Amino acid sequence: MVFAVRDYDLAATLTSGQAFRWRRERLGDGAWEGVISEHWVQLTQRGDGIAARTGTPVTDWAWLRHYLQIDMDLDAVLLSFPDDGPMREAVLACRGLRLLRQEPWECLASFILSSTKQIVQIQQIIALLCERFGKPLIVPPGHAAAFAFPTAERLAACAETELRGCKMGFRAPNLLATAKLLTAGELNLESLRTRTTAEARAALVELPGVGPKIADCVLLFAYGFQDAFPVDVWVLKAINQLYFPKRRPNPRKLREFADTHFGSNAGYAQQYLFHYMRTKLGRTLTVPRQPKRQLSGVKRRRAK
DNA sequence: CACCAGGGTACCT
DNA sequence: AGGTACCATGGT
Repeated sequence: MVFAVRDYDLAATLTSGQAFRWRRERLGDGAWEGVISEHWVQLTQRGDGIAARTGTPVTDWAWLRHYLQIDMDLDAVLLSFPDDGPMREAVLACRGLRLLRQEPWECLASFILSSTKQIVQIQQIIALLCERFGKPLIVPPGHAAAFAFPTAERLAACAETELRGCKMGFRAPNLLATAKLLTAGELNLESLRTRTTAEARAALVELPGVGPKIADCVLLFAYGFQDAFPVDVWVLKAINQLYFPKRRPNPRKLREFADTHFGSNAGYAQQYLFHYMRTKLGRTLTVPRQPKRQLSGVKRRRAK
């Protein structure tokens, strides 16, 4: 199957810290392999769009069009961004970056595991979790084994030590407690689809290990609430350095700026700022930290 | 080694 | 209301 689409940078989209299960088959312009629901999926960037292949035969591809947001009008979104220097730079630098539309439970669980973790580590934790507690999937010969994301019911049945065994550390009790609440029916994730952004956010932050940032990630990446604007350390850095180079606003002012300045697709703008800062600017704009004063005559030891 | 990572929470003024 | 230590683990 080939989805005809332009301005879709698969590599940028799949590595931009919104989904954590995509791996390149080989270096360079190799295909991407991942899992969506109970499908093993291989995606390849082509000049005319995106080629897709699945582990089992598929006749109706609507679920994958939806996940990839093939029919989304990217130009309209980009035009809705504020016309300022930082956004122009980010859009130029991240041409073809998209937002996916993921499943709420996987997205929620993934971001509970994301707190103060680097993206590569989040990927590793989730891979372990899926290997150990996810349903094995049908994979074409010659490809690595693949597993569905474990259900909330399955994780709710885990012991905390089993989850800690997946290297998630202090996040284990949060994931476990949230899995148990959802399994018990305390919250129905599907019911949030028809709520307002504020209502859905209020429901999500009731869950253990879910604060404003993680809630906004789920609102944006799973439900498509375009006004959700996750502020993590990178976005904070981007806003401070690109918009407030002199005086940094306090958290309340910064939140107000985030919620008013970026327009109706603020969440999309946020993803451009995040990816731009993380991949293009990196540490080059970070303020050099004060070097620790050395005690006179004592050299810091380099060896460990 | 020192610092940091797509934070949240409990506990302090 | 607004700051801070702590949580566990691995990358850079």
